[in-house]
Amino acid sequence: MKKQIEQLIQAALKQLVLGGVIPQEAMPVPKIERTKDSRHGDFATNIAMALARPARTNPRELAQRLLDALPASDLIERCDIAGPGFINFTLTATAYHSLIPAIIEQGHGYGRSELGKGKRIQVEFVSANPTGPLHVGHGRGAAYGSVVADLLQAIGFDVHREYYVNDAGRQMDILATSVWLRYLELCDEALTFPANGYRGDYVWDIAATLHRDHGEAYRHDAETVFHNIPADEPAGGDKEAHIDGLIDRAKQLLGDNRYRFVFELGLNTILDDIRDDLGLFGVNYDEWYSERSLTESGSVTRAIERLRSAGHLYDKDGAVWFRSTDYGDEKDRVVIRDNGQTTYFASDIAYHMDKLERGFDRVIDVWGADHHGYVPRVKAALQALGDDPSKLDVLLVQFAILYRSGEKVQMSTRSGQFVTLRELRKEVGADAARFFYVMRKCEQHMDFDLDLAKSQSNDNPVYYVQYAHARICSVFQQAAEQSISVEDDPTAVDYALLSESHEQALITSLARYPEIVEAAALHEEPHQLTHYLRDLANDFHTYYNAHKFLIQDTALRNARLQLILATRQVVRNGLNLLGVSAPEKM
RNA sequence: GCGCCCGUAGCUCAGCUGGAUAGAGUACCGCCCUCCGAAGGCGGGGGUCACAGGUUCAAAUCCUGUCGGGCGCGCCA
Repeated sequence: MKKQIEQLIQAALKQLVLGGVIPQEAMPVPKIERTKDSRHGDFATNIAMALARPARTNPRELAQRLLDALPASDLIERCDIAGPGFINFTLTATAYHSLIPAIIEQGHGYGRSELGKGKRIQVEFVSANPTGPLHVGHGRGAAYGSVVADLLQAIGFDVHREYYVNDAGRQMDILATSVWLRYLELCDEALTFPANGYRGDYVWDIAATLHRDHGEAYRHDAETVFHNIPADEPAGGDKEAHIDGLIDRAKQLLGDNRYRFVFELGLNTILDDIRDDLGLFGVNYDEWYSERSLTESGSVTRAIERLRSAGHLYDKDGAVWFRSTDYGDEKDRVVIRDNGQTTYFASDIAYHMDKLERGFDRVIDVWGADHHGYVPRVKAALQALGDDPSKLDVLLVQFAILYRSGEKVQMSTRSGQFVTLRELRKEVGADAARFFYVMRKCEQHMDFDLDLAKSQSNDNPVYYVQYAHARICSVFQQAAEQSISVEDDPTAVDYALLSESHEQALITSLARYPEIVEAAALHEEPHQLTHYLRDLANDFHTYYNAHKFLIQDTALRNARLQLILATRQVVRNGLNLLGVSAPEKM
């Protein structure tokens, strides 16, 4: 609808350019928007004001010339010039009425488009270290990333959803060692668990699996394990040196194969849990991409060699550095440590190089905002490799600050004191949690009130929207029970009967839906959709209270029933894009 | 100290990316089921858009500075 108006204005502008009224080079893309106030018609454009200066005329005069050049259309009831030079368009009633059968016929497809023209976009999100279960902090990235992906797909992009699995590196070694130490405790070895180890219950669970399946095959006595290990922090030592010593000891005592086994057991158990958890949260991936595979395939080495041959690397203090400051980073970064191991950053360079080599037109990374300092160096690396860094967009999601009983909840994976995503999902349900998470734009800090979310109260707007859907279903249920006939051909209905202001407001909202989906997708702002659905539900509930649908007048009844049928379709489509269910009963 | 994000009603947030009289939810107050689901509707009060300059026909929105809050500045991942 908006598109059609845009085309009309474009045609009029062309006329004026040909007539020499507007200089060719001043031609902007006409911007048209919905009016806030219905007294200003349905759509308005500021084009005359924007062009008044280059056209050396005043805005209202230019607006008039534009209207004179506007092609005739049966969409438009009338056009007015208002205020400093706005042009307001009022659409005809039939333009709106024809929308109702169109929505019903398009069904699931209403709101979808081919705007993306099949371009390939990769969306990588969550990618939490597999060192423990997902917590509520990850939930926001999960909900946000998956809805952004779904939105982009809805407007015609070919979307690839990916989870980057950090299955290499020191954190994973700490996990493996933590599991082993807990296992030794299950074997009745007396030991002091390291301050820097992972202390969550899930570590005990994995250790218990090892103990159950393999008895004491992995047992070594505690004295041997801790012999000559640097002191831990509580004992006045360094907790990092302590845990590193224990990792080395584990590898040495267990040997490569058995150490590997414990490591894999921990990794796979947790990864299965994460995959399961996300699936139940309505988040699914096309690919789980292993960091380790980058090393094993030689990609990391290849990326480093490419940087080296392009002259972006240098040696200092026994390490190899990437001169990222050449591309705006605040300091240079190590890619190979003095112990010969590549850094996490080196893997990430290889990973992003690999993403672009896979042929994506655009790559989106959804990161926690605490990683924002990392963005310049990744972009720098892409630039140094000769890739186009503008193909990469990093969307930073601010943390959700949790509140319980009015107080902030402190979270730490190490201490094991956190609220898991699973726990949240079980208590409030995936629907409410997802809707709640995407209600705010990603750069906004979010207060997540656990008591409120868990309370199943009406404060949560998801119920309000779902209720609108259930209510409409209920109307048709009533019609069936009372044997009231419902016209099943949406084109055989006289929509001109829908003359109430509530009806017009509702139809206008339905017409906005495709514009909302497009804007939400292009700006990566799912919250636009949640706000829209709230407004739409409000329009419906207001209508419901003001007028009755199951009435004697057959013609009016059928028109109203088709209208709420179209409304149900749009509510359903919108909730579907958010990954939220549209229940018929609640 | 430097960098990124944020500052709008008591609270939680929108504000269509520069437009017309700044809006919702919640909380508070008052109404509305003999009626398709009251998980609903209607009405009311509540604002120095943190502050100060600047840009222009037009600024909550863009620029600069100040103040306040969050986060980040490892040869961790």
